[in-house]
Amino acid sequence: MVDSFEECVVATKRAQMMEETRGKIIRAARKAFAAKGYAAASMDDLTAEAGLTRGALYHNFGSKQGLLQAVVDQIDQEMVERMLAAQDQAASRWGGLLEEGVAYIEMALEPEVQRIMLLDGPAVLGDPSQWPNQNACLLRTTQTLQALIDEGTVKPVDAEAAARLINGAALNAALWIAAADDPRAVLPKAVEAFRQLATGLLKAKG
Amino acid sequence: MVDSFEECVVATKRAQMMEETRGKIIRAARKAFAAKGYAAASMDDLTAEAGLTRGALYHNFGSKQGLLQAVVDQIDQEMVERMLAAQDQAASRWGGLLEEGVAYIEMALEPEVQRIMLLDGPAVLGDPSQWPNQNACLLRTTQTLQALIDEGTVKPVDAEAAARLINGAALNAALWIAAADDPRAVLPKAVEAFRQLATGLLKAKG
DNA sequence: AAATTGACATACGTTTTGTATGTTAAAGTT
DNA sequence: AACTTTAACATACAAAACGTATGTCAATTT
Repeated sequence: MVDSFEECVVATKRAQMMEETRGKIIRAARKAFAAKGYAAASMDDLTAEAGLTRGALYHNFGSKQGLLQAVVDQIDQEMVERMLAAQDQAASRWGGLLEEGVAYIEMALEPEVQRIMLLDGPAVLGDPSQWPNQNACLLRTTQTLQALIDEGTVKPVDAEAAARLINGAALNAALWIAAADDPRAVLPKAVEAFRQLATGLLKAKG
Repeated sequence: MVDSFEECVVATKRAQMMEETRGKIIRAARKAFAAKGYAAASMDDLTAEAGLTRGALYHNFGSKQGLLQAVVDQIDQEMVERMLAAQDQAASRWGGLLEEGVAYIEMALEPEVQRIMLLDGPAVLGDPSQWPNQNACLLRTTQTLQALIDEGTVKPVDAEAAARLINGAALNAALWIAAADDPRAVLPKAVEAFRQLATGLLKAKG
């Protein structure tokens, strides 16, 4: 039981230490997973680079898969934040939806997102739309779309279905860009096609 | 050198035997990969179920990854054939494009396609759009789209970009359906949203 | 101050991949 | 037709990596 301020301060010391080691391992894992891929990344090398051993890893994350889950959660959170920022920056609600998709496409230029989120993550952890944060992101898109349907801007389709299709189009565009010889060159083409495709959901021609 | 009919017949015997064993291994691999996933599938168990040993595997495919490539190629070819059949069945060129996408979505209801083609394949072999058959499929879609652009049916966007977005939308719809509690229930919703979304590429409202 | 908890390291066993070597049947050669 | 050679596949071996079981020491509790 904690019954004084000093004891409380001391009591948090171990938790802070643990968070520190968790952070170090996750940081090393992000680098290793992005560089070598999940399967080829050795837990021994991973923890060694963080100045630790596999003992710390299994104590904190339970398994290799548990570590990947933690890494995915962290990156996913960063992605959601960036997408929300992009959405808020747009003038209209419809524009927000588009900017969100464009932001998603742009993020896939980063190897970490590419390898961990788009390739290894789904294979090891299963369908991305089942991940907690991805669900939150998709839910927001779905709600935005539903609002657009209610206000009459968008055709009366199933909001979730449309959200997933939009997401998928953006995702594939992202994969294409990341695998392209000159990613910067194909990015504008993908963004333009994305904007055009999305208008299919609009009620009236823009 | 082969200089008689009989020698020729005999000469093909070994090749036939080899094709037979290749087929047996690939068949077992399709089952195992679909059921357990690529990483968890043991090559020992795999070949044992085919009545062989790992020796045959490494002789014929070189590596575990080589076997997956062979499996992916086979399934990919089957998928392309089904997509072409769907396309040919449509009345208009635009309708063919849509039916192609719908066929793609429907195929993802099968666990083999889901697990091997959509989850493990990309993680192990890299971006699917780089696979030989996927390229052929995507190329056809791109060409169809280009023709639609030339005839004035579709907006003048980058044909390849549009093809990849369409493909991606269909792919994500497929993943959604496969992971859904009741796949048969969400299938029509996904198909309808896909048709609506695709109209964004059309010049005039349908 | 003794005891206990827990964060992390060390050591071990199991599994799996890939390779190196062996074996046998088929094909070519003389 | 017998010998040699090739090659498809099996067997045996080595290395790597994951997960677990155990050990250790600092930090907290009593």
